[in-house]
Amino acid sequence: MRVLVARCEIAYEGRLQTRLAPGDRVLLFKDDGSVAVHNTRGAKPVNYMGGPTVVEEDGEIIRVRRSSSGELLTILLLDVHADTRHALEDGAALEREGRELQLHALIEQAPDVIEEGLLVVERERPTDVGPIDFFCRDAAGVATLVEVKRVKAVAAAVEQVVRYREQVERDPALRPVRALVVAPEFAPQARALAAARGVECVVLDVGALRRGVAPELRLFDG
Amino acid sequence: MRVLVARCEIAYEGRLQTRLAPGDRVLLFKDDGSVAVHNTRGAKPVNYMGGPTVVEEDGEIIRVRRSSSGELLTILLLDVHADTRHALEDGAALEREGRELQLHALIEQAPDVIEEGLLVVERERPTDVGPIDFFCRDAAGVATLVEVKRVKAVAAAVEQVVRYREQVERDPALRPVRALVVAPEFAPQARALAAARGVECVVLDVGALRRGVAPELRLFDG
DNA sequence: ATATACATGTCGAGG
DNA sequence: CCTCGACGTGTATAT
Repeated sequence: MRVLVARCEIAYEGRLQTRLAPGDRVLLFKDDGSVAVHNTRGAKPVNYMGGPTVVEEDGEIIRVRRSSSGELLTILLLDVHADTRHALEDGAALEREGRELQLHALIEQAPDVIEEGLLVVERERPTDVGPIDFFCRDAAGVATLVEVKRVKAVAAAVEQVVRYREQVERDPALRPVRALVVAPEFAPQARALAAARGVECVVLDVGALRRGVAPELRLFDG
Repeated sequence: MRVLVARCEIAYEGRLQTRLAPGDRVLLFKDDGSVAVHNTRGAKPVNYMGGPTVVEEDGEIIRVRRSSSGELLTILLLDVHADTRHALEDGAALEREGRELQLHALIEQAPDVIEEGLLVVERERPTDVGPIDFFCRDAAGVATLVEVKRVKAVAAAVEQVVRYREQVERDPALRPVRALVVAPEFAPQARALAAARGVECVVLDVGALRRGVAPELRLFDG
């Protein structure tokens, strides 16, 4: 990895075009061809390009090309403060826990937190328009589709479950079909659309869910 | 800005939890409190935290806390390869061209690229279910809703414009109402849904659009 | 401050 | 390879 600290000016042409007027930045050139340009603020690079790339240095100009997409990052070096290379070894991958998949597992263990008497029949049930998170039967035996959002549900989530319902309703044997969106929070537009479409919104407190399941199933403590 | 090159082990706790086993990384500590951790691959940081933060160094352990959200990034330094600080000055902001907003501006200048005789009546017209990109009249005077996507249109875009149409159709004076999605590309599901809903798909070549407008409106040449 | 939609989104799974 | 939905999404904009 090359770590270049320099005053520079940058242009990007690709999916859009950007320009960055002269300023001091830290530029990382990775062995896989990726490039990241960090300015003095923010956690994310201000300019970047994913590998593989061809890096071409021509005096004070560095051109980074990604031939597959025709993107070009042009860096004009005005003043180099530091320029070092490091042989880095890192075989580790980032491990994530607490994602939607795990939330699904928790719900499957305790569907009652959504609604009393709810029974999970199938998980990730495939339809022509994509998979349904949960295909259930409610206490009265009515087919009930459940779409789960880990964060705030927006209108798109409601539309998603409506599409699923339309698909499922094509089978007369399954009708009527209820549709639920389960999320910790709902955007007002999501609520409005849900009301118009006959979709039910269920606010799910994840903390309550965690406490509701058996301790040995808890992946994290609260 | 502090640039630390080190073998380290990292844990993040916040909206979820992540762990990163030991490996060599480049860590950037910015003056605004932001932290970015780059591993050997990819353009984006593998771990990060936006400012403001409190950074606390305790021997070989660095803790980065964001009190507002209760997030914590813990870095265990195993071997420091380099540790430098740089006084950087950068007053520049990234200038972007080619965002959806600018695409709208271009369309407003030359609505004919969508359809001959189309007239833009209103832009960003608000409805209960969100704003319509363009409210138009076609050559025959029929109310025409236009939803623009800068990249490939998916089913959600079609559903969006269908919602708008439902809203607009509540006013009998405006009926009938056409609905268009304009994008450089359409996902098959988007086309299928559009056909089912009576929504028209218009493929828009951005290059043709640029050439269609007056040269002085072009910010970059092609 | 809240809500909404855009993003060079990026990323990974599944057909 | 393409299509799709999640993401520690982040970020800007309008209300």
